Amino acid sequence: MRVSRLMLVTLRDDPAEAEIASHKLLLRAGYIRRLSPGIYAYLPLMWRVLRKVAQVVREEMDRAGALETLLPQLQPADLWQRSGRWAGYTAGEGIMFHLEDRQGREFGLGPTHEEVITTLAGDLLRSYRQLPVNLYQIQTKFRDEIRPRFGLMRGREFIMKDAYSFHADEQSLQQAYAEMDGAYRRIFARCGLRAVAVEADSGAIGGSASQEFMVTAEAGEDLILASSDGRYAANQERAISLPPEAVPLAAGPLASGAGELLETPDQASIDSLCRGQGLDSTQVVKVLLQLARFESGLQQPLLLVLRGDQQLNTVKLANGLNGRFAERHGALLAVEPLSPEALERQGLAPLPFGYLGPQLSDAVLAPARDWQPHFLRLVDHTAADLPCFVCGANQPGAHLLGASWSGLGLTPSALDLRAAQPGDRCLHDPSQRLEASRGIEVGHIFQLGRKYSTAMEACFTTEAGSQEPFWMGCYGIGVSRLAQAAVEQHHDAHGICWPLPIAPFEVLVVPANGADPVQGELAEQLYAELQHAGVDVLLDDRSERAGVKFKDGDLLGIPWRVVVGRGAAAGRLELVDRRGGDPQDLAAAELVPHLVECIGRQRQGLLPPC
RNA sequence: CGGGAUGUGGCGCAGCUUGGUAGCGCACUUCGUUCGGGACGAAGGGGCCGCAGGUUCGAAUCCUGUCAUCCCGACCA
Repeated sequence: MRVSRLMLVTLRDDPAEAEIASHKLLLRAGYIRRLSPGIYAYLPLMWRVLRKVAQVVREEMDRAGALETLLPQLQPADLWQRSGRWAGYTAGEGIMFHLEDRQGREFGLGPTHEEVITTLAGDLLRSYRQLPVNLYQIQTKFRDEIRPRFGLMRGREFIMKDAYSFHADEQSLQQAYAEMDGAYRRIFARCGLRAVAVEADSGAIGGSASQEFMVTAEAGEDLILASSDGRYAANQERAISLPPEAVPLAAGPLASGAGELLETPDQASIDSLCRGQGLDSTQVVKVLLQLARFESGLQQPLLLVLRGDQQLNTVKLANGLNGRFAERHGALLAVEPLSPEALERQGLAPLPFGYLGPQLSDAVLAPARDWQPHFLRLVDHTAADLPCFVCGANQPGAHLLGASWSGLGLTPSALDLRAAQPGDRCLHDPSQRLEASRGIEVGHIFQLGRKYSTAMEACFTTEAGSQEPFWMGCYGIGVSRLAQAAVEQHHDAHGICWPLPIAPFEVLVVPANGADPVQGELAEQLYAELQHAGVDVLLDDRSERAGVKFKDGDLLGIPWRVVVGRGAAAGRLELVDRRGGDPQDLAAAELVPHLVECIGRQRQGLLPPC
């Protein structure tokens, strides 16, 4: 390809819409253009990158025995109703774009394809003899994100590889899951990305085990907690750890654990309470009131209890709620703090926020119009394990000192609600501490189990002749996100430095002075030779000054640059590695064999040599 | 959804306080000089100043409304 024919438009200034380096560079170098928030056109250069990423993905999926397919993006609502996800994905914080056709039938634009694929599998896979099967596709997904950002990182329309496997038993599923884990590691290595696998929450998709693949980068939206011995790494949403030891309460239990009233005016926060009373935050129990709304219309007030130094992990909370209510009340639509205004709308008396204790009576909810008239009380282990503590007295300006669970007449059943923090001790080895880093989630693999096959009644006949739902796995890679993550991980002050396997072109040939016929002819000759040698080569044939072509070349990030300049008359040229290092001076005849050898090696990405 | 900011040619911005129907840099077109790290000179094209009302003799500028985009937040009372 010639630059003069490439529709290349580069920008000198950073567009105001971009915040992170990769987003700015993709816009400036003419790879993408925004049409609407979270919706981007992939310009010809970007499309070449995306096709290369897709090809690596395709080769590794095929190698693992998966079958490529292409499923509809427009999906009928009743499929999603059958799996129970329609309401959760369209109402509330739902992320599915949906629409009606002229007959009034409802459709969603596919954010994912479990429903479609499970239906097909149920139709086509009748016997255990046909299993296992792993189907994948590479296509555009649609998600109405609350807040699209960072270019292709969190778009509303994006390219994804999604795969779904079907098995006769759990062991076969686990085997496929392990194979996908291996395939994913090869994919990211082949794309030249440093990626780490971390334990993850299964989120809205559901299922049991799941693992995310994170490209490490400062701009990442996810917080990774990992031990330095490399034996534990998890998304913070999922991470577990040992909490710091609590400082024993010097006063001990008072009034048989009912606690003594402590005057604490203007000490409505844990911070001010501890400062004012000389307490440690591990000696205090804090209470959060929230409201959970479910698909069935159930509005359940929550009374959450954590130790004062701990933070609520909303993902763990949502999982706990789904576990208790999903069966009878459908999907969890939202969890939000109970506001004074909301209390008023329900006709309830104001509550002393900042002075609440776990002994708060259900009686305060009795007059509620729409809410359940009792709290669901959830207590984190850190709070439940305290033998005695300080808590709110449920009246303004007062706390209870020396309270205990039995003394308050409570018998909490504890669960894990706390967010693990950097610096926490690890469960597998308490001498290890969790360290934080940031990552961009580029892949996620799940063992779904039989959730969808049961819901969609997708069954096969077993060897014994009975009907059973499939065991399923699903495996995603954000293709367009991966491409941008590569830029985030591989750039410098001058522009992009693509890993060669996914670069739009492998070599850029630049005649320094286009007006010099000797340089022009040699450049053309090398361009033709490299093409014949099977190299993806771009020739900068524009009548620009050398400086302009070099600047644009750096911005575009093509791994190798061949400069045909003053030495052309003597048959010499320069070979420059975009990632840095001194230019090599070569004879024209040496170039093609030399480059073909280098590029051949680099096409393996970061894969270890066999 | 809450908070903040911004909407002026393709991109980045000034002008708005103190109303008098638009300007700078980059990009684009033509000519000349230049030619190994975003050249210089000359000439040129392109904007109903987000949109809708209002105030005024007159609005990019003041007022009201509305839309859009970006950033922060949407767990800790």
